[in-house]
Amino acid sequence: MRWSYSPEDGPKCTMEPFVCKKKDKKTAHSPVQGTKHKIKEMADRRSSMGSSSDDPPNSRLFIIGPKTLTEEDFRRTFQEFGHIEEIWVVKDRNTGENKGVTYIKYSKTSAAAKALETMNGKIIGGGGGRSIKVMIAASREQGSKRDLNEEEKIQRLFVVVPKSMTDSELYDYFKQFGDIDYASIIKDKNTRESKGFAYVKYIKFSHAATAFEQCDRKYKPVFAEPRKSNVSRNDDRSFSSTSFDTNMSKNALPGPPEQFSNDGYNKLVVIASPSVNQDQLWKLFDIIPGMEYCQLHYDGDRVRPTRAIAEVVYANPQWASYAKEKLHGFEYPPGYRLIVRAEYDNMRSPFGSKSSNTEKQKPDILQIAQTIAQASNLMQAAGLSPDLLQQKLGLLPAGKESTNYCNVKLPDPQPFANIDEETAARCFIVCTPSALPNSVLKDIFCRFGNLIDVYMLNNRNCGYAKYASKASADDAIKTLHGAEICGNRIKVMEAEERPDSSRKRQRIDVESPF
DNA sequence: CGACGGGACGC
DNA sequence: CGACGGGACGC
Repeated sequence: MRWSYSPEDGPKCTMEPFVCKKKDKKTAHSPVQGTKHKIKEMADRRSSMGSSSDDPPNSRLFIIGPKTLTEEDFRRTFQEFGHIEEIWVVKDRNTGENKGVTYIKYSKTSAAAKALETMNGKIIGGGGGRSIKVMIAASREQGSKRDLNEEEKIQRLFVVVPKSMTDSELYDYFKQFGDIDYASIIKDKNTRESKGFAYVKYIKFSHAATAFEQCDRKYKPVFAEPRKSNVSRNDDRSFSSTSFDTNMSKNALPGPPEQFSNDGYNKLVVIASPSVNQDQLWKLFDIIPGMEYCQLHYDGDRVRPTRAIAEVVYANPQWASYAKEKLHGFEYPPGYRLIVRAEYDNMRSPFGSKSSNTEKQKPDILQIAQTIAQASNLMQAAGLSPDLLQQKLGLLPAGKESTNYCNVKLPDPQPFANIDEETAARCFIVCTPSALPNSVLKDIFCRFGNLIDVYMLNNRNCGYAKYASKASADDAIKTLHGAEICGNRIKVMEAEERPDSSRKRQRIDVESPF
């Protein structure tokens, strides 16, 4: 079963008028100016494929019905759902006999959707009392063969989302268009970071169609291709504690390790619920870059261990410190907080010899047994809801802000801007020697409030942070410019305006003074 | 000095 | 049961 966000709070619809950029389909008209009357051209809009093409997608219906039905029968009953480009009642080429098959091409997908949902199975005048069957027409290339999971094709959208967007934010935005089955952001299997794409599946085709047409164009919606495997047998195969991903892309790591400083540590000791296994802990700590090693053993009885203890080693002290800050106290599994402390390989704790074993309460057996029982269910949820984790990673309690992965004092984490707010200001970011992962960028740049999105350009050490408030962007620049984060120096400046194609060609004076 | 992203779902 | 024609760029 795929994880999907389920809502817990009431509806908060913020319907914003969005800037409607024109679709850049291949049917684009040449920008001829001077046409005063472009009234009826919309009705005539035809690409070279004619109106039988599937543009926009899923806007053509395929109808099976009584052979007695005429084009007018269909027009009468189908025109109320939206503008019809063409009705074609298929007739035998030779005999001229009605074959009982009709295509209706709408201008809009949503019209086809409403027509389908309303008219499928209905009896219409002239049909002699027998009902019609209404489907979405397959493409001409595809012919008459139909997919097994056809509904996925018309209920599910594939969208581009900001890297900072979470599943719940995605859900909250897209629920304004209708009832959502699930809203799910695609994430890197190892790092759990958003890949910047998502699936949104609706209960009804018409709701998917509305979202497809009316959502902010920045989401670049398309109807998703159905998944390849039609048989989705969902065994919950238990995690194997020995199956590690050996192909983890360490090349995505930010930069070479800093010079190891003697008063740092790069090893952590983690105490966790005995229901945690090594694979799970590995994946959790591998969210923070630079993890090199994670070895877990159990304390106490082999059959009924009292706790799990792990050593986790990072490539450099900065990441180890970051991991400690972010994961100490984190509930994993829910109901059981991780204890993460530094292990000084070479003696010398900056805090002195603070053997604080006393305050780390050893939970009693009974408590643990209960925890295990609950955790077995919750664990999977925790493992499958990385966004929750990501949120927590960015939003740990303000009390623990020693932030020794960062050399400047940072404000507390702030909530992100609403996803549909306009960008008011952008920062240009340069990281040297190398880029920071997105989870860190989010954590750092959200602290000035009103952050819309932050990302690095592909395979480069520079990127942008978008804010919904100029003041927030200015604050970020003031605080972060020149700071060192996890061993990387960052520069944060006001971004220059993007070379915008919509802008009128700038006339640059190239005239030579000579 | 560096400058404008990104497209497919664990099996 | 039930899957693909006809038209072909102006007042």
